[in-house]
Amino acid sequence: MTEPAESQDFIQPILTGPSAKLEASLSLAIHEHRLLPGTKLGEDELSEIYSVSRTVVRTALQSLSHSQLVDLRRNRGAFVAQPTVREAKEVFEARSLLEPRTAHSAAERMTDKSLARLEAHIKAEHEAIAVGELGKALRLSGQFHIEISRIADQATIAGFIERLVARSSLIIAIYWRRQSALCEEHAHHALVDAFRRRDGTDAEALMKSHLLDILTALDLREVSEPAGNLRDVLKP
Amino acid sequence: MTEPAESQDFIQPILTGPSAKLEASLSLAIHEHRLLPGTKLGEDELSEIYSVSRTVVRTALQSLSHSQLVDLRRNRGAFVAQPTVREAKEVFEARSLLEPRTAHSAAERMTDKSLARLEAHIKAEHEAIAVGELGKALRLSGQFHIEISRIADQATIAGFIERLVARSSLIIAIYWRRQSALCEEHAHHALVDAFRRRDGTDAEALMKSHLLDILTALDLREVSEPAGNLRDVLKP
DNA sequence: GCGCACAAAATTGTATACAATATTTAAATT
DNA sequence: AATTTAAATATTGTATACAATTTTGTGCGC
Repeated sequence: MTEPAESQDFIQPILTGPSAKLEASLSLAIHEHRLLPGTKLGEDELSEIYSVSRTVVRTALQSLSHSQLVDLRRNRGAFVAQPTVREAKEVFEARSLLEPRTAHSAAERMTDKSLARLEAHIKAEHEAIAVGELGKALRLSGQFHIEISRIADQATIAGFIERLVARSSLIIAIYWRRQSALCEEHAHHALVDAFRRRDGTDAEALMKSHLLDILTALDLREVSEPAGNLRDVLKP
Repeated sequence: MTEPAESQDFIQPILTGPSAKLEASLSLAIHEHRLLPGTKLGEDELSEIYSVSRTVVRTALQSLSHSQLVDLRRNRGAFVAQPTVREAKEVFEARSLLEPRTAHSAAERMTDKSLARLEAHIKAEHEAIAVGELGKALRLSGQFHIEISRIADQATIAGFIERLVARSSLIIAIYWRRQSALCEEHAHHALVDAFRRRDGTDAEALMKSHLLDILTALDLREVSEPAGNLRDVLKP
């Protein structure tokens, strides 16, 4: 199973070299929920696991911190971030503001090539689910959204959406309460149909309801404990 | 002349210690146009100027790179960023999308304390202009916008606005063509009046036209050369 | 058994040394 | 004199050593 080709990054990569590789590896693990919110990321430990010096680790962690995937706490170390309920609500509010209009733009700018890329995304997502790779499916699901923002070709807003999708991954790790896969299967198909028709108004409405659907699957009652903390409490 | 107190940062500071100080110092110099787009920021040079080790410089530069104030180019060094015309347009489009509605929210949430803070901002801005500190006035002008986003109390969007304002500072350094101060004096006053009345609709409309006013003062014809590059061309 | 003080160990923050790469200067060639 | 090549120098990337801070472990008194 190959993953769909991705269009060019709008957020210009800041790191290059080994620290960029480490950052990507950790980012992937976070997005696939292999590294859970609250997890401590010790410098020496990562240095040993990845056979790089602490310098490279520190650079990668700083970058992940800027992406808000990791919290750096001075003199205490780095931890996979744990968004609050308040922040979860804010993130989805911002997504609701940015993504529907971005979907509208994407529909207007859609090419056959971009459409094929989106379809490949959905295909890969379903395949991941079929073989039980739920983390991967989750990540691909988020990337589908990012791909749409790239098609819309407004780099500044696409950069924000990438950031929001990344943060959403953490939010979902903590607050997701539905048993089924992240994005309802039908929703991405319907979006691709609208894109095929170059129907911006339909795409916009579908994206809006899709995001609302995701939001309703999150348990954002103020009493909810982040899953990461709950694990800590219960461990022997 | 004291600067107005600022409300709490929504973008959680990632750096602490000497690297944070260096970052702040460089950021201030960039925002006040003392450091112009395209300027090379050599590690050893900064290390010497600020009496810190290269480690600290590198950390600060990486952080500035994440804030998009600085371009890090592998094996070549760090340079104050130079946004393109295309990016300038995107940034102002994003601001037009986010800031009017943020002004609306701010008006609804306005307190006397926040109002006083905004008024102090305007006062400080005028004082800076009066003594010829145009760079400082420019920075304060941008901070006025950031302060409004903070009052609106949506941290995720406020974080984006901070980023957009920072980027705008570079755009203005390159593309500004008006002789007068950045933000027309009347515009900030009118906004504060609307906030005093807690008139969200008015605030929203005023912010929208204010941003349009800024945009029209930028020379974003494709043939425009960034000012930084022009300097390089003309130097002996 | 619990709490406190202290020491030891672990971890993070920073400086410095070394390696890799780019830029500038000097020498050789045309 | 102009161009090419080689050498020297400067700068950036990374590893490692040292300093500072935090965490863990141990011993002692109550």
